[in-house]
Amino acid sequence: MAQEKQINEKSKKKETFTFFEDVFAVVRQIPKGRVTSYGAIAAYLGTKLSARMVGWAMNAAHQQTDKVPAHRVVNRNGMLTGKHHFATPTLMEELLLKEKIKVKEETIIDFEKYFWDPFIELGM
DNA sequence: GCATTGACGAAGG
DNA sequence: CCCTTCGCCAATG
Repeated sequence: MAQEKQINEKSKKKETFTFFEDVFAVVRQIPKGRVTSYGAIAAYLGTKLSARMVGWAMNAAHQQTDKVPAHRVVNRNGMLTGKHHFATPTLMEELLLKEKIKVKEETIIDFEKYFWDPFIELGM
């Protein structure tokens, strides 16, 4: 048959770009004074096993014109592992402090209290 | 084209 | 309780 125009040839290609956009969209919805984790975002996007990609997306967020509050995204331990990627190593800490979030030893105090769960907040 | 890395996370020793 | 290993997937060398 001439129907051998298989669509599964290479139909998946720009999915990564969508993934990045998705991450940005979620992060931008984080309200002030709240934080979330890479894993939470990844889980919300359905790729909880790929939390690393969320971090990678954040890296690309720097070149985004829109401001992405990456300082509100930390690892599941509440640790500011990404502070070294900001303009200055203290920027992330100060931004959080401005939102009344206390940081000690590169870790957010009462992380669970400030935790912003996309599953709950975004209506899921 | 293969090996290494990376802003994570869970599991195992 | 601390450290190591593995999985995940994409980018980079």
